[in-house]
Amino acid sequence: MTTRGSEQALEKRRQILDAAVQVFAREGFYGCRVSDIADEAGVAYGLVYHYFSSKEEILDTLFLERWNLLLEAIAAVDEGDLPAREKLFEIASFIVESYRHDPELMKVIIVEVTRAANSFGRRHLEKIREAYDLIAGIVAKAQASGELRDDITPAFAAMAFYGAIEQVLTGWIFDVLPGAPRDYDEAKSFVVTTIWDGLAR
Amino acid sequence: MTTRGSEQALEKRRQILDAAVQVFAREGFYGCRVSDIADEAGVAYGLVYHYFSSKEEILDTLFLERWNLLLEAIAAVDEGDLPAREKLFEIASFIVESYRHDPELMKVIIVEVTRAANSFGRRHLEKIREAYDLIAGIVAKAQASGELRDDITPAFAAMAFYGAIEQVLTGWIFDVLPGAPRDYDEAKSFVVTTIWDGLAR
Amino acid sequence: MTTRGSEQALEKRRQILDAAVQVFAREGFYGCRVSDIADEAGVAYGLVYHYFSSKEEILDTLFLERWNLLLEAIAAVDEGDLPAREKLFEIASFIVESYRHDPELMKVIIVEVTRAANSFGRRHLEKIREAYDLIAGIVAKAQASGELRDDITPAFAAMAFYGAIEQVLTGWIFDVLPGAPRDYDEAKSFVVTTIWDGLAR
Amino acid sequence: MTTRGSEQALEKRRQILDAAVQVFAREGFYGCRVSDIADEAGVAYGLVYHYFSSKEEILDTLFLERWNLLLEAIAAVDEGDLPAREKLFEIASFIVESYRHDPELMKVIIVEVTRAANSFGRRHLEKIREAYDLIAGIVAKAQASGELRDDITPAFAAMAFYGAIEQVLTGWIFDVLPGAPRDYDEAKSFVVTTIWDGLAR
DNA sequence: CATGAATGAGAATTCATTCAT
DNA sequence: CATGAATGAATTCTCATTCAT
Repeated sequence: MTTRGSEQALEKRRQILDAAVQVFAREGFYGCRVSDIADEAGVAYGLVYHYFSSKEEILDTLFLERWNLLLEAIAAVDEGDLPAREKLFEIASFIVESYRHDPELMKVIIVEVTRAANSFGRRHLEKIREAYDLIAGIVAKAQASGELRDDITPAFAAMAFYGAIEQVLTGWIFDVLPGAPRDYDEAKSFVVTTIWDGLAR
Repeated sequence: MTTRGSEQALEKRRQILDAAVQVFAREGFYGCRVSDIADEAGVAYGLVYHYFSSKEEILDTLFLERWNLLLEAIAAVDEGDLPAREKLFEIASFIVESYRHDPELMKVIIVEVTRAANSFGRRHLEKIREAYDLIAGIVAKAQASGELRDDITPAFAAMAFYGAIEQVLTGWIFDVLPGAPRDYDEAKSFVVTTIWDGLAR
Repeated sequence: MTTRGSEQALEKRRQILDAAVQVFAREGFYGCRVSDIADEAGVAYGLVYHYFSSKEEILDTLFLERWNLLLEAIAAVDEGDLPAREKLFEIASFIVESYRHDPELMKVIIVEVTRAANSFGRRHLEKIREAYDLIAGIVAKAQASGELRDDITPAFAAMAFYGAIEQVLTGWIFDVLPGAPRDYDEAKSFVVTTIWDGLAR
Repeated sequence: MTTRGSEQALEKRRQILDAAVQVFAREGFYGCRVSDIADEAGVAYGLVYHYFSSKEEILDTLFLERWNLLLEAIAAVDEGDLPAREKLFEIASFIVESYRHDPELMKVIIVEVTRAANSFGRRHLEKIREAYDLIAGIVAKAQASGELRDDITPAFAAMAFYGAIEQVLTGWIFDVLPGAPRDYDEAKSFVVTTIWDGLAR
């Protein structure tokens, strides 16, 4: 019974989180009301406060859930034995697949957190930086092993790499880049090719 | 006398715009009040509404002023006779110098407009896209002339290029990348080198 | 329990409407603040907006509630079998009794709606006109049956009749006519006598 | 020179008053801004405050200018030797002609002053009442001379008479009564006939 | 006289959050 | 757990009025 109740409770919590993704994606964090989230979730809005202490905590939760997966994925890749180029491909792939799997969520994370220097971005800066650092670490090791040129600092290289991917996602979000499924796969190679091999003939 | 009055009036308008940059950069568009802008500018509250019809119009004005300069700069570069690699360098240079010259303004533009898919980004989408398109045009011509490989679409290449720069700026904004003056110059080459030549040895 | 809660909720709504009558009557629609209504009703400021979307909607509600009663009353009289003179008396009676029963409300309706050509009057024109038309219909039928002279158009006659009553109410509102209870009853006959029989000996 | 300047000054003052009539008629006293009046008059809005100490004073001026004419007209009629019926006709005629001559002004006077119990109506109550009293005086004398029945108090009769006319004007203002020129003339007789002779056959 | 920039008090409205049921 | 009525602080925007030029 307790388990059952608890399961149901978790379902509602999940419903609210999922609804929040839709609403944040559609109206933005500042452009929506808590009651919009409750409406979207089909629950009374007092219930939102039963599960979360504030509107902000909902976004924090969404961000952390997803970003921790990203960090785990990058860490796993990092610890593997692949050549550096393929490591970067795996990371690009994970991010693109995250978008393919739940574009609204990635939109929220990029728009409301990752680039929001004055609010959530500032709050989660350490978490965000962890991702940059892991990527920079991969670059540094590849430079040490001679796979990559070493006249570009790992930190810059990591920013260029991550920025290129995030911008492609932004292109999809804003609908200025075609976002058909095969473009998702193409995008992975494109980004890695561009950064790794360069555009020059 | 009329001229004098008019000049003074424009000065106040400029004061308000400049103050808004500081306040938006410090507190974010949604995190600040119109009275903060008036206080920062040292003018009465109502004067803000004498010159601008809303808080939003202030940000719109700031964005358009700067973004039009960017578009003009890119267009000028595009029309010049430089090799494509140097054209991209000039563009990267313009953006980095914009940041060096007025980091708060660029922070506001990137954080509040360029990536704000739900509010100002949506509103200024066409303007933003113009920049992407101009860059994509440069890439396309370089592909046609054989300077660049042509297995990556110009649109993707443009996004990767622009995204890499914007992310470097984001790194400076968040203080996760060192932002000493010499890094600004380094950054220009780093980005172009990375995208053009690639990271591979 | 649900019923109880719902009943109580409606009570509060009614409290707010009743308070609004007092406040509008005392200070005028434009002369009062929403907080005056909340204070008068003894509820929190925000609750007013829980039940009504704006200050205007409160007045709209008050007007429509009462005016619909008037329309029903006139229609009922119209459908009855009384002689036309008595029909007009019943209508005059209903309006005067409405004033006797709730002078503040009638004051608000006349001052803020019925004669407010630029705001609520314009908005509720169709509703207001329905009353005029019903009265004109009664006049037209009396003319057809020979009870009334037919050299005055029903529309004019209806306006004269309604205007005479409204002006008497205005006299009470402004305190330029005595408003003791027996005057209320006198007024009914006076108006009908004046319009029906004329002042001439 | 002084005279010339003074004449020009009066012209501007008149321009502002005339503009105010248009604007008050169109948007209502509370619905317009002082700058709307200045725009309509084609003057800078500081000038409005050169000639009038406040927005309210403009309406007061408009009302008093016109209402004093009405009082003079009624007084003149009252002092004349016409039979009472014709005196009332002259008064109705004056009011209707006032509307014919400047419907916007009469609209403003009725809507914003005569029925505005909480603002201008209250302020000008004595002036307004003077008109009622003059009319009541005419009725009283006609009752004393046997021209009119005396079972209706002069005050009530005056209200019915004035109310009937004002309501006809309201019908024109709201466009619920036909307002073609010949209707204006008809209206004068209709009102007097209705009140004097009654509607009954 | 004329202008319109400058002022700032005032009011409507919003909405996150609480809490009684 | 669930509901949604109730609260009230926070903020935007308006606009009458002043005043330097």
